[in-house]
Amino acid sequence: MLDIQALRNDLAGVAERLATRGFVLDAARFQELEAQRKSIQTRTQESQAKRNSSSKLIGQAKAKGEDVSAIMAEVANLGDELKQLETRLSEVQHELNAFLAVIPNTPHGGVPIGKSEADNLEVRKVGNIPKFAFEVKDHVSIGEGLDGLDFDTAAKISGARFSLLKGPMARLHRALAQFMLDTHADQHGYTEVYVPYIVNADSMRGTGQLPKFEEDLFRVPRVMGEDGEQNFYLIPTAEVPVTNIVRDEIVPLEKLPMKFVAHTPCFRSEAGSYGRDTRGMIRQHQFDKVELVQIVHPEKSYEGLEELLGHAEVILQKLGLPYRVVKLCTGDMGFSAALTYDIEVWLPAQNTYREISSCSNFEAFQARRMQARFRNAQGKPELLHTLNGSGLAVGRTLVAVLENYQQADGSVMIPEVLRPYMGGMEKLSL
RNA sequence: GGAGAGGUGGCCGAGAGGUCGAAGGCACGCCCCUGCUAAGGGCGCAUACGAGCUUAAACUUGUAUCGAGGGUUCGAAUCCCUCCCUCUCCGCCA
Repeated sequence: MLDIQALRNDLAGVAERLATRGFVLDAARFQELEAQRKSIQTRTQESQAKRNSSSKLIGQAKAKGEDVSAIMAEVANLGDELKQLETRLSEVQHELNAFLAVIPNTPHGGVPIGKSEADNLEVRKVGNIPKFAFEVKDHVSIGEGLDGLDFDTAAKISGARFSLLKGPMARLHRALAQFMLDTHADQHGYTEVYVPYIVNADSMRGTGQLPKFEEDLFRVPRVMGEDGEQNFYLIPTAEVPVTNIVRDEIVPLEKLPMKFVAHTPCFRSEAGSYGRDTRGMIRQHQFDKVELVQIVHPEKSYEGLEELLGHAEVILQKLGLPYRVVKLCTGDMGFSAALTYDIEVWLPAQNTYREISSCSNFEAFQARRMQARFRNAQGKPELLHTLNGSGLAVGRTLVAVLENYQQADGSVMIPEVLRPYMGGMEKLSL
């Protein structure tokens, strides 16, 4: 959520910044709602003040045993008018909140202006693209050839966009997650957390998935009391449960920064991408991801983002996978982000780089929604900044390992750092 | 699934229709005292949104907020209804 003060003070400026990411702010609507809110709120408060002071008089008079009927009569009519005003006020406030809840974050000044992926800025390329003396296969052919990937059975069990891993392939998938988790926890100073995979709507609102992107989520309906229906949701990323650790909290200054790493499955309905990446495990309804989250002091958030990005890169470097880092342009950034770096890994079969991590600074956007604060040096609560990034998407990392380490005979070499997790195995073969 | 007990400020915890934004304690901040430390004393200390004043802050003032939403009442933390959450015991269960 944006700071409503920013909208009040500099509506045109905010609108301009939002326009760079393709969001048209209905400024007139905002002004109208604000004007309504202001006038109704003033009148309501005047009316409430009158009621309160009269009621106080009644209390005092009664305590002295005086006659009270005169004042009672005076206050009698206040009720209806006040109730109406209060109702109107809460309506307007709800409209205003709904209006604010769907406005994306304003991009940081360093974000390149652009419309799409094509306008992203390449920051650096790392590693050497492997050369193959034979015709490269994609991960599906490699995996099926090794009897490790089985999409047909997954489709029978569940449907499209699910995968089934078997034998050493399943173990390699687990090895990757373990390796990532260990690296971040032991070498990068993150606290490992195990979190719920099903969360409530408040948490989804906190990180910005709701109210705008419900169609991307898997909803778990629950029937509550009489009129009560309250949904749970499967997490689309560990960002949601992990960042919400600090929702409605006031963190002591000395506890900052907080760094968490979690390995979770992620569930996405992938509504709106029906035709894309239908083959293989690039785009699934269920995939595993190791996620890094930092909860930081506002002045440290960009420093933190560079650090976090570096931590994610280490994984690729240790795995010996070539990648590049791109800074997303305004038009390609997610709803809540102020600045995002994507890490893209080289996939030989696609002859291109594909996203394997996304590292963002949300500044106070999520913190404001979550009321996640810390106590500053003056002792006053202040909004935190939140950051997160994949470190990394496990399924896509497996794809990258299979494709980059494939051999002419259909086998796949196992990167050194993973071998301890594979019982010393050096290669996947039939 | 059955039975019970609770949800109050950063934390603990009183309050049971009026003068309660809420006693007391802890934590925190400033000050005093003290050779150091410990102990002691004084003062301050919720958040949000308005209005006034202001370049701004500070300040003054109004309103709201005692799990959430509704209701009763001139007036609700306190009474009624619905819901959510937490805890304890029994059952079941990995």
